[in-house]
Amino acid sequence: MTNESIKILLVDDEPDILEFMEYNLKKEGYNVLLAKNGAEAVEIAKREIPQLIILDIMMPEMDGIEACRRIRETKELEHVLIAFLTARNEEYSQLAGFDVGADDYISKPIKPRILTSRIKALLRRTSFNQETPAVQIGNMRIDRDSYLVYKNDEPISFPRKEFELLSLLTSKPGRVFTREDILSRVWGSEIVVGDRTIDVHIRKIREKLGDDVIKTIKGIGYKFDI
Amino acid sequence: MTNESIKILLVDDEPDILEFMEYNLKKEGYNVLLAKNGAEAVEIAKREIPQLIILDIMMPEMDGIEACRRIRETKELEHVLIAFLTARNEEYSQLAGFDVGADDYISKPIKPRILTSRIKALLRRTSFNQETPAVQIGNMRIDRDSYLVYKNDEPISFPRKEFELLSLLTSKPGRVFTREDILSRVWGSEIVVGDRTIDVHIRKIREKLGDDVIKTIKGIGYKFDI
DNA sequence: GCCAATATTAACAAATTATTAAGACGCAGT
DNA sequence: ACTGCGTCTTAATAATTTGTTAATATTGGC
Repeated sequence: MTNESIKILLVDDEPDILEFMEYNLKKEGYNVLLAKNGAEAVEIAKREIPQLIILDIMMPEMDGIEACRRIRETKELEHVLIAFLTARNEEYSQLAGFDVGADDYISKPIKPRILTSRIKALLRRTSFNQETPAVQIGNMRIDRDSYLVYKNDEPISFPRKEFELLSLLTSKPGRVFTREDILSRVWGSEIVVGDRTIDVHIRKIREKLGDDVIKTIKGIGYKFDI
Repeated sequence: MTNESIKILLVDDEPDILEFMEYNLKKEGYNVLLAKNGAEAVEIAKREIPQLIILDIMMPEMDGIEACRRIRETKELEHVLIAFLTARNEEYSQLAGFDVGADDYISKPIKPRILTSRIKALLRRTSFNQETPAVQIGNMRIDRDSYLVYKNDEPISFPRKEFELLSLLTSKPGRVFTREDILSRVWGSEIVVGDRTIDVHIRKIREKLGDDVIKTIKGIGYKFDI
């Protein structure tokens, strides 16, 4: 079988990783395209319509999640396979990834054989119908598919960061997430924003859901609690 | 500070790089160990069992790959996190590094913020998902995940220092902690506060939980006892 | 009863978070 | 490319909580 006609778009800000994956996929005969950030990825994807896009989650400019959203918004790319690259054990990334319509995730460190077999399995797959179940907590429901939160069946829309922050906090109700947890999971380990940014997002969520859903543990962080 | 107990072993033959990383990690409160080649690294690692080892790939004597292999062969170090330092164009080093069991790589040039946030992300992988089980003592339960203490199922919130102090005392019920123990473990060895500060915190805890949970051993310290 | 150690209280200082508004940025539609 | 819109971030300031100290009272062992 020949893979020549199968286009795979690789997206990562680390040239080393890009090169490494490119090498291994070309060896398998795939038609490999490269992008070094989310914006470029979206652009190339629209032009080339690849079968599969492998996206690093953590990237400057536009991260993988956002890029994925943009890609999914494009009609021609609605059913393109998208796999995320994540660091080992970063379950939240996986979660967020699936939220925006990822089909699979591949965890770093990447090993050649695993990479190729994973890709083959993905390409073999015909239907993609894994709906992320909506999460129900108290009188609110968080629907990861539509990026909507319902409070008493009333839909409230959240911008991306707010949604991801709320999503993180509600992933383990009652548990305190430190500012560091929040920063690295919502913003990524390499993107550095000030601490006040978190406060502001918390405030916006509180404005929409009420002051009492998110509790402040001074000196530690925040937690979602019903 | 909580990072004090986290040992990080830095391995590089370039004294400048070593010093640079040491400076940045010490600033974060980590317990930093240094080695200038692979052989030394293996030796120190076996003795100190650090949580994380950052290895330069290119080194005289014994290179990073070989050192990594030796480290992984040691049972006690099997699950230690290992990150490689790579230069931009060492594209194959990744492959080799991951094959011998590396967890991540950090590419040069090293930027302080990226270094530290990367390290935090790495360390979180091992520590995040293991939930600290709540401790039950008598009619009270101490839940580190939610920063709450329950007395007869009734939640009582504690500010950080009080919580940490109570947490320390309850870590070994019945055992007496000297004022020195308390100071160094709750306040850290560098920050110096007066002895009365401890008394005040003890008092605040007693106000919330009742006078009898913490006993004073005059001239020695305090103990938690039901 | 004496004395050093601890308790207690309230006032002060430091640290952390809340709030608000303004600017930056990207995107969509024109 | 221009404009308008929504989102994200920051800066500045206010509000609040937490931590520390100092001063005074009390305790418990000798």
